[in-house]
Amino acid sequence: MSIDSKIKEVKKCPVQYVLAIQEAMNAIQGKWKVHIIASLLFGPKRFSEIQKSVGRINPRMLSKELKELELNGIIKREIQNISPVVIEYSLTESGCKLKKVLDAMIDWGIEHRVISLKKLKHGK
Amino acid sequence: MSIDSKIKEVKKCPVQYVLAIQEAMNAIQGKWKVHIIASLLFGPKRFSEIQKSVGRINPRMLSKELKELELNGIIKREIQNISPVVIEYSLTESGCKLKKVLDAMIDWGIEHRVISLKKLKHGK
DNA sequence: CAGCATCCTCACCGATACTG
DNA sequence: CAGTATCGGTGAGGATGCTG
Repeated sequence: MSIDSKIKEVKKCPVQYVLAIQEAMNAIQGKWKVHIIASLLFGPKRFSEIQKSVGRINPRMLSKELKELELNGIIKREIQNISPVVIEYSLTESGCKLKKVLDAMIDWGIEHRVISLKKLKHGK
Repeated sequence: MSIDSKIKEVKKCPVQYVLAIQEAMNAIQGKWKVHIIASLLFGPKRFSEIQKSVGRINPRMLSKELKELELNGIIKREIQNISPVVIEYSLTESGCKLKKVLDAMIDWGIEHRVISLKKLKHGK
């Protein structure tokens, strides 16, 4: 079965529907996952670079989140065999495709804020 | 400024980017929010109907999640003045628009699963 | 029917210090 | 640089029983 028809099928069944969503939720939930993914959308980075760009995350958390993202197939960890050794993190194919999800969330987030403000003004 | 240009602007700035995403994350995070929203996408429902359709959620949790969703402007709670009194929950305008986000997550979720399985087969 | 009150537990997360 | 080890707080969420 093609992916497209599979998608259509899932959208009809409430149970499958929620399961597929949770697959995506898993990928981005946790306090830092979105920050890390967003950071890597701007290009591959090393551990300390991510740490800087994310801000105020401690190494234990960063290490943990990176491991989970890697296990989930969102990012990949590569050891460059140049000297000195450099370890670089980057998004996988799946990881890159998450951008569509994040973009949909941004569109909604901004629209939602606008709608909420409008209702406040009108005293609703 | 129009919403569209506001969206374009936000997507350029990493900080704004993540903030807008978290606006959306807030709306759907929690163990039951997606279930509840998905349930209400099929039409307005009463407390006990939601409870049945979601399955195994206890009333305390359902009550709490519904309150949060209402406060966030995702659902509305309406008391029908017929006798006996009926209390009905339904999605707001913003709530309905969340469907786009959920659909994007489903698309990604299914594709991601397919990609992962392929890699397993090829022994990567 | 549509919730609220209470108690409890465990996973999430932070701070700090240490290592190859 | 790229992490690991240890300790400790807090809050999300479960179980159960009660109420207008």
